[in-house]
Amino acid sequence: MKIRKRATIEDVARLARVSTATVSRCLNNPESVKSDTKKRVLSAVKSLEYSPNFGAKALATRKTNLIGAIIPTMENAIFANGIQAFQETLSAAGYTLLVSSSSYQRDLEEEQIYALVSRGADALLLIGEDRNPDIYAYLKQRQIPYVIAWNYRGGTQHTFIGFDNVRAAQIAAEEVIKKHHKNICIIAGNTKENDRARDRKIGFIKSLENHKIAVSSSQIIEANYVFEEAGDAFETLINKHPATTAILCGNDVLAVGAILRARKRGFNIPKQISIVGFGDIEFSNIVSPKLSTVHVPHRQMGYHSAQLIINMLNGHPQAKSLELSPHFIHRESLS
Amino acid sequence: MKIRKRATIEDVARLARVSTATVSRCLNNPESVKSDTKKRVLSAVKSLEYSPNFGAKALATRKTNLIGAIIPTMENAIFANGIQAFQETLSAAGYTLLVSSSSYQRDLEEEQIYALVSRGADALLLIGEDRNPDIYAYLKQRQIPYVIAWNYRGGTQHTFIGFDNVRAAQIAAEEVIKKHHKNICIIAGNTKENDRARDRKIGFIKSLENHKIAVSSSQIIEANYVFEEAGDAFETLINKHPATTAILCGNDVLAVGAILRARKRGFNIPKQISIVGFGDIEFSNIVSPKLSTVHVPHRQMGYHSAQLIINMLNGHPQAKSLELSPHFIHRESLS
DNA sequence: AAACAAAATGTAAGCGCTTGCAAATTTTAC
DNA sequence: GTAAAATTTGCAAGCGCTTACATTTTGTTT
Repeated sequence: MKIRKRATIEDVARLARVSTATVSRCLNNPESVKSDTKKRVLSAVKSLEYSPNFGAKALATRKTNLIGAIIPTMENAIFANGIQAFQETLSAAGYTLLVSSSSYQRDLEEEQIYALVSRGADALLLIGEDRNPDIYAYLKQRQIPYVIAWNYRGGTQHTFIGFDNVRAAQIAAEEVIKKHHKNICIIAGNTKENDRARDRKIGFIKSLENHKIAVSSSQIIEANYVFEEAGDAFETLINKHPATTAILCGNDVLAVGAILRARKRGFNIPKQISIVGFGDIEFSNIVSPKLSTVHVPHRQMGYHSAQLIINMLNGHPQAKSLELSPHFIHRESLS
Repeated sequence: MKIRKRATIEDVARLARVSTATVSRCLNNPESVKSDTKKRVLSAVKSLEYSPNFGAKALATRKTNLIGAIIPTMENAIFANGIQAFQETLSAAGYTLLVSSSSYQRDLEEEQIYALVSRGADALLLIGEDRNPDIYAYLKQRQIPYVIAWNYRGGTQHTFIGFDNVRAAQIAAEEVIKKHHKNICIIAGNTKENDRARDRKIGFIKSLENHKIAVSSSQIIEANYVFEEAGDAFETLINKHPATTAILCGNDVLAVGAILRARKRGFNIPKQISIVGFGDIEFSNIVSPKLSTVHVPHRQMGYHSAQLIINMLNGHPQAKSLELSPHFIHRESLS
């Protein structure tokens, strides 16, 4: 195992007694080369352990086949399945996933977008729509295709693969209302810089209003997606509004946080208080009582986002947004 | 917003009335250029919205600053925190993370390693040591630095950032033994192609033997990291060995799977049966009873792996493995 | 077997950056 | 003020690949 320099396309060409062009064609467009020269070239490739230089190829073709994704967090399962599916799909098509996480901070996300693009990303997966317009202008100017996932909105300039968060939240609210709850509180995600959290909150409120169920602002608390904060929100809510019989949560992390605290304080869920979540992530099934929640098509979003990006990159610009539909899952925390 | 071609270094040079060399130096080695020409160049950069072409830079410097990581799965939280820390650390140092997941399949992992390297990764993060020797030969020949995380083994050729899984498993076993359990079963992870699972199993058995506690092979079952499989394993074990009072699990997923099934079957955990896990991932705290488990330094592994890789890439070859120490966390599932 | 079309291969010009070395400029020393 | 040293800049040769175009080889038709 000599530590000799890596073989280049020229070494292969020399060994196979052809030009570099032919070697290149062998590798990228094999039908266009005669089968016995192809054989010669391929054996040279193998014997030299040749593999094309990434930078050179990127320079010559002006594409890297690197796809960037900026997700708010990898720490809990919210995006895990979606990203996994996204990666699998990309990988199968010869693309590689670059990831970065923004911790739900808009300025950080912005940095990461610039960073990923300047580090070679050919296209981007973005979560949610809320973003400084400069970024979209930048992406447009640089001609970087992007898909916005985990959200869907008709009639805008972007390409979405996701679901309508307002409507999805209404699904949850309607289920709660169906059970004749009248005193309902909301623990929403932090709506600052987060369109999904905002939309869900809007959806909750809308449904309650439609059914003439009063919600004062003191019945709504925003919290970050952290058990403790959700627990605190639960306590605050329940102290101020002891008559509460159901709580709508903008996210499963919030719901589980609320359940955990509720149990700690001796509440019986769902007998005394029903709690519903949003997202249907892994631990919804683990907590007890099991969480009744809105199931969101995680893997589908990942899969279709990848497919769409691949299409865009292949010059199919008929990139059509795709609206997927969430549905409610009845488990144990709502009665 | 014309869709004009991206500015190149030459455009900048022309506008700033300097050579491309100077522009390059301004960007990569600013101290070496006089401050007023620097000013001129930087303003040209800004006005042209110049940003260096990734491929060209990679070709000229023969580095991409891309770091690949192949992890068994993103679907549950086992690696989430570690990878998050890894990514944050890399990102802060100007590197970008490429990820890929292998679904715990050795051949798939192998493919991904080749793929990531040929797609430009300058270095690799690998989970565990078990791997075809060809791969290590390949990495050596290509001079790709790599770190093996989630495991630690002294005296081998590799660089590890992790912990000794045998010893870590013994920590758990000792805790169980301390509670005077005598009839103990084991649900190990699938040890095929997984050194961590194998080591933990070895550790469990070793401790039991040390304390003269018998474990027949029918008291040990292997299962994949899936709730259902763990649940089935639990039932099989408990049917064959009704006297069992404690179960050691090779992983939190297994432990939670066992708990869930145990509760379903009406067992009281830990009154009738104690269950301990391994890993201390997110949902250990959510399941009830809360899981007593071995805490593993997830974020530390991610952080130190990143630091080490960065060092290696900067030519500090005094890359020393680092052994971190897990510790037991008493919660509710062991008594 | 000649004439032409089609297929296969080669030539060489980029792609956009970095960097060793040389040249020019500025600073320092006397 | 001049010479030498130190600093700043420019020149140009790569880095390793792709691809338009030109050339050669092969196949087809008559």
